[in-house]
Amino acid sequence: MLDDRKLAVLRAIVEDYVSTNEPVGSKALADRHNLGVSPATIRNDMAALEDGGYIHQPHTSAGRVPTDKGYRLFVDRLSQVKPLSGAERRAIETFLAGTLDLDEIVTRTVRLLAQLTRHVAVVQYPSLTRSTVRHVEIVPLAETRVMLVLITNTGRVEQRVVDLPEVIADDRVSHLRAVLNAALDGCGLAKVPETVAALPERLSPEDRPVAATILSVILETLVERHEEKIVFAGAANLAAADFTIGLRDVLEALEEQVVLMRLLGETDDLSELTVRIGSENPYTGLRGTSIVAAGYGSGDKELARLGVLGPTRMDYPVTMGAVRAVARYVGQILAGS
Amino acid sequence: MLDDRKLAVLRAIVEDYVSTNEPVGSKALADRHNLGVSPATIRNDMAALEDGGYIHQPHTSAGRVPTDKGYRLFVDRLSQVKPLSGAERRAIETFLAGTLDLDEIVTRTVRLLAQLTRHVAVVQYPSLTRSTVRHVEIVPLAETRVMLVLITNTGRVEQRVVDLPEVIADDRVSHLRAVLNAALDGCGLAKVPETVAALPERLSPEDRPVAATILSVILETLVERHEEKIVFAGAANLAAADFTIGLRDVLEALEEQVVLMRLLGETDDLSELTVRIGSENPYTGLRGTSIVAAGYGSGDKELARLGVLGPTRMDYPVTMGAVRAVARYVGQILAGS
DNA sequence: CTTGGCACTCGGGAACACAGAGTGCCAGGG
DNA sequence: CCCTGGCACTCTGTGTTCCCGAGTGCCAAG
Repeated sequence: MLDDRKLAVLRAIVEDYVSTNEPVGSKALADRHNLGVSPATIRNDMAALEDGGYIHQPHTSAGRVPTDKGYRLFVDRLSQVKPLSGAERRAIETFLAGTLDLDEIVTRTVRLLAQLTRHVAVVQYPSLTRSTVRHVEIVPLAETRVMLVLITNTGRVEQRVVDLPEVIADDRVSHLRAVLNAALDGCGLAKVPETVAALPERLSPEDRPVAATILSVILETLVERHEEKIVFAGAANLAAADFTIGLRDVLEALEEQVVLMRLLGETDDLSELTVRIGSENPYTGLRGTSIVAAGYGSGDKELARLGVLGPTRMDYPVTMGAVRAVARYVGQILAGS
Repeated sequence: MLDDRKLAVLRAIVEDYVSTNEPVGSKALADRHNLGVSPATIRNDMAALEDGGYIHQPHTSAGRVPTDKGYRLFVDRLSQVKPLSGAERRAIETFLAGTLDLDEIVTRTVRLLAQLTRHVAVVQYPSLTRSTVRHVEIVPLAETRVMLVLITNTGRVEQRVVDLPEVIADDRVSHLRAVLNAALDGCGLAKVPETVAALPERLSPEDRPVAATILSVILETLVERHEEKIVFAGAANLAAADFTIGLRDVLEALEEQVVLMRLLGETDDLSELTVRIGSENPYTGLRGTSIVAAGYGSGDKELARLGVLGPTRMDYPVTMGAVRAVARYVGQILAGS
């Protein structure tokens, strides 16, 4: 049903529409692309593409605009991820160069990605799943209150204030700290739950209530809260795109952590590029936007995801190239630190 | 030159314009406010106000709109900060209730403020100036690299990765940690520089190069970097206001830490409400927006600032009330933890 | 000093016409 | 069988004109 030429026409429509932001007609296509056929022929092909639901005309006598389905076909079969230019690669390297802590890496990454793609960038903090515990610190703040600081080998620092069920003396805090560090130092996060479960036995009975409180917070912090944090940047790019409609919805979605999480989404094929186009994505306020996301990680396994959000009529090959490249570089940085 | 009635007219114009968002004419004023005079009289007053530069008419035959100068007069002399309703107070309390670490307090505060005012909220992290050092932790990451974690009594945790000039053994790290904690524990941040300066004498010569590196990072982190962090929320509220023009500029400004800093601004009279109206504010992209800011702190001294940014035609009394209330509550929370 | 009256101005919406882009269809040609 | 040129048709967007109404400034009278 869709022969090669029809596909070429679709590709041309997408490319022209992305660059001009105006419905594209048969004559313009014949002029700008070397399709080797006349406008009339192109019109026939366009009619077929419209029957298939790949393109759509806003009004009877206007050019055609790709539909979400059309973009999907384009992304899946008609385009190739475009590698970054040398200048862009160098920009990434210098931008992320230097010794950085995790916060800084994430902050810089999200800005870099926004700047590179001219869309809104979204970066999820690396999951702790593959990390190991580097250090546990307990700092007394008041009689029944301590601050718990957890440091992982990826440089992430988690802090929590903990209210204790009873007064605890400083030397008992020290003891607890020593026991915790002995047990958890170097422990993979995946193994934390079982390690923690075995701990109370090694403590004196009087320490157990306090220890139980602290341990439950450790578990909660490391295992449950570990994927919540997400940042974004480049909201100004939304205003630049002629996004008059729905801009409010988009901004609202961006401020909802939960929505952001679902946007980046979980994929089966890890570390591969995911593209969600318009209505494909799970949040109603975000029709009209597409998400290009990728997993990144320091080793073979994906730690977290990052991506960008922009209008459906974005330049997919370029955007995908930028997202993939940034994901890889960040992975390298994380692996190296 | 401006008698009481003229001021009343100006007040009425501001109030009407803020609520309707349309230029307000003499007849509407006479109808909606009990000024006790006829439209013709009001017209005369309006002419005087326009001569004074307090109001302005978009075109010859439209109503009047307050100028920045008019808003300024309104804020300074014609309005009173409006206290929050009971429901709003309760909302603040429940929103900020519970034991929270600093990150959480700031995050919740900025969201609360955005929700309460329906503007963009901006919160600066508490300055460390008045804090004391609670704990210093040094964690080896690699042969010539350690992570430095600084914990203050306000619950703030600062982390930095430090590259060392030479390899350092674990026991020397432990020793350094002990010395640092002995010297700095409980030390007010203001005194950190002199304390740090005296330290090298108490170390063996071989430790000094490494110690010097670490100490310089401590200084930099605590003293220089301590006020950089700022967060904002509620950008979606910008889209709601009919901000078609300049929205991009505003969003860009919001993502510039430096601009945000200057927006909140330093005031002479601490902890008092600051209002910057339209062209009064230091950033060109933000004409058309006003900033209402206040200092907040846990004691008598201001730790940092927070505020909101919205269109010049915002409801100043209500907004000022909300900002002041939130600033006070956050101060209480910080004092209590 | 205030008030009612009055002529004047100007922006914005409705009605209208028109040019241009783009289409679908059809008959002829390779 | 597919491609092509021609042609009539259908729209949208734009520019023009026109008119209404809100609002003003000024003036003379109370």
